[in-house]
Amino acid sequence: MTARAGAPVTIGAMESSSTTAGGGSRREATRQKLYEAAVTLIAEQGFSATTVDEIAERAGVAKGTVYYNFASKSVLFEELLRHGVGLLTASLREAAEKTDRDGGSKVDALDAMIRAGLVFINRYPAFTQLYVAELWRTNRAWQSTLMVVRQQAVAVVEGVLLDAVAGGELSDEIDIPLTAAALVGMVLVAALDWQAFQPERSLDDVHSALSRLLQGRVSGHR
Amino acid sequence: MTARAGAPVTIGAMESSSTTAGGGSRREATRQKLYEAAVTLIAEQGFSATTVDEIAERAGVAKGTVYYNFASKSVLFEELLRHGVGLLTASLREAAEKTDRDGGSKVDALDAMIRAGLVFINRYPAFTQLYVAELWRTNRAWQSTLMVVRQQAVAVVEGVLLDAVAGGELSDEIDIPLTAAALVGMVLVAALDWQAFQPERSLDDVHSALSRLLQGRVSGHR
DNA sequence: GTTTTTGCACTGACCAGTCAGTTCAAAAGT
DNA sequence: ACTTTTGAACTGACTGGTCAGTGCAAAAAC
Repeated sequence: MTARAGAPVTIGAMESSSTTAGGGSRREATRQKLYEAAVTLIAEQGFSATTVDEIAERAGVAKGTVYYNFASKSVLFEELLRHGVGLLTASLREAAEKTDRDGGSKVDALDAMIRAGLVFINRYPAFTQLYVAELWRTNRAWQSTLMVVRQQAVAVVEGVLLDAVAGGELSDEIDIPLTAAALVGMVLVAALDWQAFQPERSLDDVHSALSRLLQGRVSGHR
Repeated sequence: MTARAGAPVTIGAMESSSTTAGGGSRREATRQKLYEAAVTLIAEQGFSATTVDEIAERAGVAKGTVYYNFASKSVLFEELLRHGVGLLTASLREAAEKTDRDGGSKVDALDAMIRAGLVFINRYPAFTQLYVAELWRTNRAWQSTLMVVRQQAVAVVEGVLLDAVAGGELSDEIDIPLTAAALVGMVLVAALDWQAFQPERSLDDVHSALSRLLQGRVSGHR
């Protein structure tokens, strides 16, 4: 039922250094299973509605093990958030850098980042869901964690926009923070809608619809 | 600051026929207070983390009153959702129609809808927050309510896009459902970010940043 | 022999929903 | 006029259940 990500790297993975290294590898594997169980359950039901017993059961471990590995339910969740956003920013940054290396323009880099965003959301839909659901909540324990982590992600987009303006590729009249937020939102919402309401569409379809918007080919002035 | 439409209509209000009218007016006033209390609490904490006692206390009524007026906590929430999205779609539709009446183009209508969306979010930030947080959750009791209600809102945008394509104003290569979702997402996320992270900006700032994206003045082909 | 996991019983707080009883304003009765 | 009755609206203490987190001895893994 759940989307099986073929890759060994999942939402909670650090690197899981294949073999070797005497380091506590068993523990890491357990944490891994817990992350995976938690991410889907919380995405479906929300944080409060998800019980620790459920998480343990889905992960196939005893409840005590959860508390052996994490100080509390919310600490488990916070670490999940931190790691997930880490993966996303890395992926965005890499897309931008690759475009640079290949001699693409900054707008090309933005386009590549849109694609990277879609790929990420496609691979970790549950994580994305949960991130969006929590991002604008006030009054929660992990608010500060989220702010930090959000800023990291948005900063990558802002950086490319800044370069593009500096290089004369984009008008210097654009409002960088707002435009960055709008772009991120465009990708986020389009992708979640894609997953939820028209999963039969291909990633390329979604990507080209968004590209068109970015490049002003929807209602661009002739 | 907030765009005062003059009307006493709030998130849960039907019409609350000022005075007179023999109709059960007290009851409506109570429901109203409950809606208002619930919307902020749930936006801040999420549905499951918000207790019925809290809602009752904030509304200044006894817990029993909540159950006298609503069958259950989730029914209260569902009615809240239905009403809020009703207000939003009405506001979008009106913006589009007014533009038509004033002889504006379809792209002008989209622009007007963006503004209407921003005004709505600015007036009911808590509702918007809560809507976004719940929209893509699966497995919840009110899933079906949400789907219906979402489709109503998106359909308004799709309708205008369709007209614009039919009238040759937009390329017929655009993917209407995806573009509509992307536009909605753009507004939603930009507005929530504005509220949460740079509330000092004016609505006009946000609007013009989004307009620029819509009209291809960010990276439009010369 | 040390680290990690298990299994399970237990606690204390919290919470959705219930229900017997209260309030009060308007309708009915006198 | 005035009293009485009615019933919708509201109250808040109570119940039955749930859940985060604990404690610990024994097993498994390394």
